Amino acid sequence: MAEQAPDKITPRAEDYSRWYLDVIRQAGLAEPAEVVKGCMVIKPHGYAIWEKIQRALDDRFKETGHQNAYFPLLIPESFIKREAEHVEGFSPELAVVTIAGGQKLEEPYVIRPTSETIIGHFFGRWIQSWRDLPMLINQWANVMRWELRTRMFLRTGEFLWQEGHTAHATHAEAVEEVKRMLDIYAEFAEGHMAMPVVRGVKTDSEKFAGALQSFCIEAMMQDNKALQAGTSHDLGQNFGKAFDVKFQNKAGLTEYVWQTSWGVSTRLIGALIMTHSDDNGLVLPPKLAPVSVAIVPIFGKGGDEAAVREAGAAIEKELKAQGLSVVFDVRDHKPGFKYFEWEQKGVPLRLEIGPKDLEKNQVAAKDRLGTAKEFWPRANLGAHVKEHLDRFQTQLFDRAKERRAANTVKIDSWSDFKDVFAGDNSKFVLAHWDGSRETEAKIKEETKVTIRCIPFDSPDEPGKCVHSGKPSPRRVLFSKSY
RNA sequence: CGGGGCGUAGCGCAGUCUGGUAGCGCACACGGUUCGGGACCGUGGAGUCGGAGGUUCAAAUCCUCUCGCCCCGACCA
Repeated sequence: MAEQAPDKITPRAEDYSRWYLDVIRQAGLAEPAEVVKGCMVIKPHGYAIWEKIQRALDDRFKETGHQNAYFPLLIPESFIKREAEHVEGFSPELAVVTIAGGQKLEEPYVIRPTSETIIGHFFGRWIQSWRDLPMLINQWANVMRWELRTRMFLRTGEFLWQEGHTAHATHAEAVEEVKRMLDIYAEFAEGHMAMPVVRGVKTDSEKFAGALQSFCIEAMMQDNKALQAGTSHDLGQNFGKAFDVKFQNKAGLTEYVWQTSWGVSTRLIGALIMTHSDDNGLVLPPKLAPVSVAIVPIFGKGGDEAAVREAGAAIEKELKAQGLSVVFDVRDHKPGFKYFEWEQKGVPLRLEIGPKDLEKNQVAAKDRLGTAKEFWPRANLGAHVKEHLDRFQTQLFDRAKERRAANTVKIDSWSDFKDVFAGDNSKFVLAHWDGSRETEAKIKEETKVTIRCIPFDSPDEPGKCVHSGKPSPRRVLFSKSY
């Protein structure tokens, strides 16, 4: 293990995993719970990011007609077993409650790993007629999946998420919903997180346990590995049949409903870290930064401290009037200390106000990507800052998109394929696949590479499978993944 | 769950081999001087050495068990 100075961040090039953990620690996002296996404590700065994510997504869910509700944490074990693929997919990760109130339970409860089953049960009670459809429900909740190997934010025993659950009269309408919500996720990822994503459909072996098909957004992390950032499932009538969710159509005939589910989790915070942050710590897009501007006062000797305080407070007020979240950092520390701290926390923009600035009627400014300080006139500062942050948001997105483009390649031979993924290397590889589960499994076994998705924008292009040489109608997206 | 590494003050670590009254740096508190990229001096507080059991006159150190973290592997809707 490398020697590490206290409170410093391991450079990415030296040890990417360690860097990731260092960033989380130094930014105060979270820490391992230690006393609870595989779980973490989300600290205020990390939770504040989650709240921003929640707010933005929740607004979009409401705009598209969904309502929030809440279902029990505990699910009768028999519910999970009712859908064959579902139980097979989830049973290895279940935590089960067998004793409660000092009594052994007649039927154990599982702690929800996801809520399709219990919501299916209630949908069955709530839905009778086509007039009850579509049923558009979302739940913000915690779930538990007993994972063998955990990583903060990316995979923990317990995590926070939202799960949308909807029921529709027709398959076409359900599919439309699945796509609509995937688009919302994609727009959120790109517009708010400044993280470009590939939209696509999962292969059969990668889809949700119990779904007809799963759509996803896949993002590229800085080590060129893929991260599934959101999924949206077409559940068909599988859960409708398992939980007897039926309705009478307009013709008076009884049919099973067509259901969907879709979710994103606190994993998005991990995605945010691994998309933008650098060796100096967290980098956050302004739209999700709990603090978007930090104002650092300089109280030099010979300077008028009261005047600096007054000017800083005035700037704080002006920026807040622009709807920005601002901190005027008057703590008793040296300015340099504050610079480092706000950088590690990912604050997009830092302003400095000192005696020299008062004289010149200006502020010093440095954004989280910038290398040199700039000096901005004090007049119209609010509007200028806002404009700068908008540009910063765009810059982050462009930068991430360029990085992805530079690391996305088309590959047509198996030896090239293996070269790209040699060692711990990864890229986004667009290559032909013969469509068989067997070939997919062999590729994974030989290289640890999986098919992340069949991108929606993958054009028809007949070719030969990169592994088997059999015919393929189009390229699919391969990558190592988290 | 398999292989490896590691748990000693808030953080990072030394001390463990060879048992003998628990240390260092940073952080923290107070006072003063400071303040445009991690301030300095002085004083001070803080640890049941991850936990349980055992060996011993004596255990951070030796033995057994156990919990957790990190890395690799397996697994991952």
